[in-house]
Amino acid sequence: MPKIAKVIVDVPTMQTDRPFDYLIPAVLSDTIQPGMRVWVQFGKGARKVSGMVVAISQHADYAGTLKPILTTLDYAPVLNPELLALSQWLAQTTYAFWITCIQTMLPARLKVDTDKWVHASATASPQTLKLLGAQAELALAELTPQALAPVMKAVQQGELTVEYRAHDRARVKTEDHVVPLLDIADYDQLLTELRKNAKQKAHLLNALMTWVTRAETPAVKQVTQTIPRTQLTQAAKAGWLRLEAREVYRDPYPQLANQALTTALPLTPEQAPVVATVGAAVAAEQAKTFLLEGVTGSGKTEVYLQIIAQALAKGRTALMLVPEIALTPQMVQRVRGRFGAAVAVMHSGLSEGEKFDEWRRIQRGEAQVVVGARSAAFAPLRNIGICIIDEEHESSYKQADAPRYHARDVVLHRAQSAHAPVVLGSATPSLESRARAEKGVYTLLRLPHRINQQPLPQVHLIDMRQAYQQGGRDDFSAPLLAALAKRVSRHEQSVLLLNRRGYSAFVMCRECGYKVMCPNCDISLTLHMDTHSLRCHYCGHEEAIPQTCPSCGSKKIRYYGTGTQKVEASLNQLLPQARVLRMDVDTTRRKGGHAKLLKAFGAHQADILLGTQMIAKGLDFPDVTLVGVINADTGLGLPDFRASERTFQLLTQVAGRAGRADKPGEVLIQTFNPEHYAIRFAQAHDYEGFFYAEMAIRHRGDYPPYYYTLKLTVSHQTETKAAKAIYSLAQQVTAALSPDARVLGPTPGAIARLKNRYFYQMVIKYKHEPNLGAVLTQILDETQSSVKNGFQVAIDPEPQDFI
DNA sequence: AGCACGCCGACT
DNA sequence: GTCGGCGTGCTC
Repeated sequence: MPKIAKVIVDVPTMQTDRPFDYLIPAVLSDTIQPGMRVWVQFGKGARKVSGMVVAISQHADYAGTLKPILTTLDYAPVLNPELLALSQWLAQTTYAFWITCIQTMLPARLKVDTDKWVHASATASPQTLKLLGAQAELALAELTPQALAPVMKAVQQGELTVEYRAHDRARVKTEDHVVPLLDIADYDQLLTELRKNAKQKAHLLNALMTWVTRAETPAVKQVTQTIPRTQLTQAAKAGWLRLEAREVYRDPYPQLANQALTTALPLTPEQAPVVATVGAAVAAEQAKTFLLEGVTGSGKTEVYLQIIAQALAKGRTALMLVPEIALTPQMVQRVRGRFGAAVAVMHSGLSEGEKFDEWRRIQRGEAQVVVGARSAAFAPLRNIGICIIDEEHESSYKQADAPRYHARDVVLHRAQSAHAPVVLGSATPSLESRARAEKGVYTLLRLPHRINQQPLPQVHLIDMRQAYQQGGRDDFSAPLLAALAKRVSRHEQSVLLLNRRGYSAFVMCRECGYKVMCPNCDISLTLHMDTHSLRCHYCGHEEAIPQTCPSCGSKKIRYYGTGTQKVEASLNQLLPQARVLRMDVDTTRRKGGHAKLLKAFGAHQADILLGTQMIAKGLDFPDVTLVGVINADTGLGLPDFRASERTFQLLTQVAGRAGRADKPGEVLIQTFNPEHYAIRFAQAHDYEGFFYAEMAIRHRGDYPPYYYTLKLTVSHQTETKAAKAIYSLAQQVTAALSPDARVLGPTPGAIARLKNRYFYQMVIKYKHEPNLGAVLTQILDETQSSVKNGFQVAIDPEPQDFI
């Protein structure tokens, strides 16, 4: 008979990052299960916290007296055994607290808020009672610091009692339904008894009779179109009917409800064997990983849908991850169009309530297909039969803050335990995945041609070192301008990619060289013309544009570099007849702004779509015949070993946007490095060529995929403290490493100061380090006490950026 | 995290 | 002599 619950409490610190034993009271002994949230007393005093039951056991590991579990916060587990195990694995592999991992996996609405209340004790003096005013109790969070002091004093003297309360935000949305209570004969009788002019009552009675015959219980929302709500309330009082609140799901895509389902498209000779191969693994329940390398327009999505259909046909479920930015309504429509109500969608654009409801639909087995961004990797699907990760190379699959997980690794881990195959799809796979395919760890599948045998667009490089002599203006070379003008006159559309938002990169004084910097970060401010202000892209600091140099007082303060706003302005000047739509973080900040802009462009409300990276991903407009890249090189200058890979991926992706329908496309890339291999291979649409060239470089530099990487960062308000700490940590780590490991740094972070904190970091490159995990855990343990002294230590396995 | 215990300065 | 400052250490 189980008695002891092992609980992970919601206190995210190193010292409490382990299960605590609690007694299960007799009343709960039948209901309590691992995966349920509970409410327990923790520590001295009245403190109560929420926690997660991770196991139930007969034996206590703790010799002292155990406290009982006070209540459960769930009727059923919110984490099934598979996800509970996953949460532990996640904590171990990302060096994050177990409770943090658990909360990451659950919808935000299931995070328990605790608040503290005080009420009077029996001994409370009249002065103390005055503190409470007319209320019987006070919420401490609502008190000002001045009001708090006397309250706390009264608490210490025992005149007020503190009470901790759990505040569950998991609200279920309900809709009222009409439930007829009588039978037809009764309603008929009532009808005859009505006064002649009681038209509305008569109407209601007739309606009730219809509902009884059809055994319907219609929603009040529907009924009130013809019957006023007051009639219903009166009828309920009279006992004619009952109003019943029924649980409903918040549907994030109401416009997609009840649409007709699409059927599978015929497969091309290239697609068919891919579907067959993966389908065989689905049928055999093999946890194999496939890397699907398919050029843009090769019909990867149709392949995914048909593979998912095979898993569903076997009674299993499917998980499909898509980068956040590609999760457009069109994309959702495509999947819901095929699988209808079986599809649940999870991404950051949904409201908390919508996320909670989609999560519950999955949890209850009502949705068998999940489409979502990074966090959908934790969808509570059972019996997973297939996992798909589209655009698997996307860095947005890696979470930047704790737990620093990579959705691809999470999915691979889950698929392993579910005996489900995984398809990693991309036109430009990450080097890591492609290298695994080379070694035979993954099975490589290829879709080298576009469907309908359309050719890939011609890509021309424009050498910007010569552009000025040849009549270029501002940021535009003559050929690019001419090509744009031609498209405008032909009523065809163009896409222009620029890798920096804002108006210009920085503001500098021509007299003394003074640059306007962010007061909180070591980075120059970016000019934004729309708001006439300077902004920091890291901390959000905003200030007015100076008229004179703050340093020397000169009026020769000028803008340098290029941003989307500036290009938009010069475009308006150079091609006044062209309608330009700008798309960057600034114009898409509002919810749905992204989709709105894309819709406007799709509806030909503009000739040119000008934007940052976000325009490169997953948009598909048949009338775009020209893609221009204004500055292909911005990424190449970065001191990051993935700079070439990123540039290649971005250029290949954006080039794939040109000419997808019957019109041939053209791509013009402006660059200062026309001989750079990343740009050359992108021009030739040659992923395989790029892969082998880049692998040689990675091999020479001992970089991934030949080595694993891990970044250790220390930050502090005082620069010398941060520096000293990282050097001592470096010593500690190096001592535990084998001679095969390489340590880069310690160095100051590329942005040495961010939000008024100084960052120092080191990167460890390694192949096999059995001691690394232990030494890192030890470091976290030791540095925990220094957190109070203002230190922050972060461990990032396989970081996405090194600067 | 948060709470209590514990050991040193300015007050009744 | 005590009230209270916040350093230290523990929480089933």
